[in-house]
Parts: sequence; C-alpha cells; structure tokens
Amino acid sequence: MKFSNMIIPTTKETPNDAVLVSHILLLRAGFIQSIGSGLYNFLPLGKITLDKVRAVVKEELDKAGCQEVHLPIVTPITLWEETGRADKFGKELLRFKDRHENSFVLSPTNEEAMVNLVRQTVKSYKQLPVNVYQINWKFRDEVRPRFGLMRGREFLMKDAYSFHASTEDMIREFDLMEETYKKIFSRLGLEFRVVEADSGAIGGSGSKEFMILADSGEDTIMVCDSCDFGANVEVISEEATECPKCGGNLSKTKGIEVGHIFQLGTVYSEPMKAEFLNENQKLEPFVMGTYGIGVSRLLAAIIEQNHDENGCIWTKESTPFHVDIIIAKAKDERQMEAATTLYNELKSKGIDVLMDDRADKKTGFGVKIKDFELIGMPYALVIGNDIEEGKVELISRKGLIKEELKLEFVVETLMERLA
RNA sequence: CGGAGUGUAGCGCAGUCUGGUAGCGCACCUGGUUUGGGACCAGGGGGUCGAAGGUUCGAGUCCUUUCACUCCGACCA
Repeated sequence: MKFSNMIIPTTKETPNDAVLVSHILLLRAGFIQSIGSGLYNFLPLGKITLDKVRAVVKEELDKAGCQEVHLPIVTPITLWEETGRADKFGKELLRFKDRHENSFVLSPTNEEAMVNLVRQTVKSYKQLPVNVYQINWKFRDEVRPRFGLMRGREFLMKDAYSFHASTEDMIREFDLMEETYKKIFSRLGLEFRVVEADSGAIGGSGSKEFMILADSGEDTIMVCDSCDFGANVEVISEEATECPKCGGNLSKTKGIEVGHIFQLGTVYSEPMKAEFLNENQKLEPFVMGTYGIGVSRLLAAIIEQNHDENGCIWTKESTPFHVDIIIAKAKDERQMEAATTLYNELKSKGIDVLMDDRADKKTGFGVKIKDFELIGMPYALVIGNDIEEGKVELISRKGLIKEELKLEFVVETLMERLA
C-alpha cells in the first residue's frame, strides 16, 4: 500500500493519559485511537496487525483439528441462568433489554452459548471429540479499564471449547492445546512461560496460563531457574523458593496473561444437560475443556516485549508490513520509478510492502525515517540519490543497522531475511 | 467501589488564584524558499472553554449540581 493513501496519524507528542509503553507507542504510531474508557478504534495499521495475529492463531488451531464458528456477541440472559452465572458474574456482565423487554448480555465469554450449540448438534459418542472455537469480540464491563489494549472493555479473544466422552481424552486435548499455544506464541516471536494457574470463575479442575514475560505485566509469577516449571502466585506461595518439580531455585517475575487453558470437566454440561449417548446407550454429560487467547491484548504484549526509544519493533509474523520503501525525494522521477518497480516486484513475491511515497513539502526524509522507526516494520529500503549508481540502503529496524545493497540483490536479500 | 487528579481547536498545553470580548506549540490550508534525520519565512482556517443552573453590568475564571476521562488501590475467566 501507499503511505500517501492511508490514514496513519503518527505524532511526535506523547498522549496525555497513556502510561504503558505499548499504549503510548500504539497511539503515537497510529495503530489505535481511544474512543472511551477501555474502547479503541483500530486504524488501518492496527487492523492489519490484528488480522495478522489472528491469522497465526487460526492457522495453528486449524492444524490441531479445531473448527471455527461464529457466535453472536449478544446472547439471551436465559442461557446464563441455566448455569447460574447470570448471578455469579456480577457487574462485569453488561446487561440490557431489547424493545420487547427481553433481557440480553454482551458476551464476556461463551461457555453457555457454545455448550448450547453442541448439545443441539452432537448426540453420540461417535461424533466425539470436537473442538470448536471462534475469534470474536468480547465485552467485559471492567471496574477499571487501563493500559490501553492490555485491559480494555471490548477486546478480541479466541475462545475454544472441546467436548469429550472421557476425562482421559479431555486431558489429551488439553495437552495438545498447550503444545498448540506454544507454537502460536513462538511464531509470534514472543518470550513466554506456561504457568500453573487458578481456575477462578470459569471453574474446573486444572488450568494453565501463558505468560509473556514483561516488567509491566499485571501478574506475578514464580519461575524455576533450572526447569520449565512456573506458577502464578495465586497458586503457589510467594515465599516459596524451591521448585516443586525439580528442586531448583524459584524466582519471582512479571507476566502478561495472553492465554489460559482449563480442564472443565462437566461443570457446564451437567447443569445445561448437554449429553451424548455412550456405547451402552446411556446418557452422559460431555467432558469439557476450554481455551482462551487474548488476541487484541497480544498486540500490546508484543510491543511491551519489543520496542526501543524510537518506537515499536514488530516481529516477523505480527508486523503490518515487512518492508517500508522510503523514497527520499518523492518528486525525483527516477527515485519514484525505481521504488515503484521494487514495490511491485516485492509484492509479487508475497512480501507485504508499504511505500512511503509522500511528496508534500512538509514530509521530508527525516519525517519518513522517524515514522518508519515509530511504526516499527522489520525493514526499510531507502531509495535516494545512490539509485543513480544502482544502490539502495537497507535498514533493519532492530538495532537500526544500515547496509548498502545493489538494486539487483534487493529482492533475494529480503526473501532470505524474511524466510 | 475508596483515594487523587484532569476536562480550553485534531493533539499537547497556558490562561482560572486576582471576572473585562480566548492564547501558544504541533497538526491542517495558501504562496515562496528548502530537500538524507521530525525545515524556514509570510499569510490563513478552525473554539457553544465537558454540560446544566446560579451570582454579576459582564463568567474560561466565582458558587451549586452533574457528566466524562486518567492515575493509585480493591477487583479481574
């Protein structure tokens, strides 16, 4: 895409009410816009990035055999009454009435709705197991929304629900989801820990959280120095110093919760009478698991872990564009022509390119470089005076390393780096 | 929900104490000069000063009420 056609409102100044670095940078680089407490517009860059992250989540889930569906955000409160959560959930659950005075909620999570979907369609053990998910907007009327996308009221979440004929099979799926989540967060280029967690209001017998390691994290976790054990302080004493798994040293650190998986058992299927017929022709409640990933929160988490004093540093699979072609002097026809040729060539190879073709007199070279650094795409190609000698400059965003490249090697060099 | 703070142009702010026809920087528009690290000069557009009520000859400024937003805490699948 061309920079000149996009709405990318970058700013030099730090917005007055943002504290967290990811919040500040996402606002300053023109990814998001605040529209109310805990509510954000996703501008073109933010929307592209969100879709990229979403695509990684979807790909890995589909590979693991999950099926995507889509549920309405508005659900009748009668569903929530079936499990008693209409009362349990409290004020976080936003309730309202339609014109016929019927009560509805804006879904903060969808256990009831998904159990309802499956109980109407799956009747036999022969149809099991199934794992059904959606990537959809959720609403929680948080007491205190804060930190930008980290704790908004409306947020994009992937929620998956698995249904099984036995606990053993549910645990098998739980382990598969743990592996799938590890693949997702690794692909997104994140440093994370899987920790033992409290099941909280979702209920069930066991759960694990996926924590992005970052000082700004809202959760405190204990991690082992010598094995992969980790636990949220909610489930292990903060004073504990010895790893219960290997006896190694435990140390305290901060994490951002981006995923949580639960072994639910029958806590929802029983009250909702979601049952299947087993081999002995007897009705049994489904044994369930549930698995969440905070997709919009991931954007904030990626930036918390990947930024410098100049701006964002997106990882390869999350960046809105792989390359920013900076035309130093956009009024120079030779530069514009060379840039356009490169742009088309790179695009034809499947590389996502932004071309900074802004030619107005206020947008000089400096502005373009600063915007590149602020937005944080992995690479910039500078097309400048050296184009006369067939040379361009390649800048890597991480470390801001500059290299001179001959024009004819640009495409293959980028193909290699982005592979 | 407790504590603290802020609402003045798209963004960041001054002006409020001490009432007298609303200002600065960035952004935006026009013209010119610049052109490899957020340019310069000149001109210009944009505001029911969060809202309602009150005091006053006169309110951004004083009084009352209210709404919104932010920060700390409690809460959080």
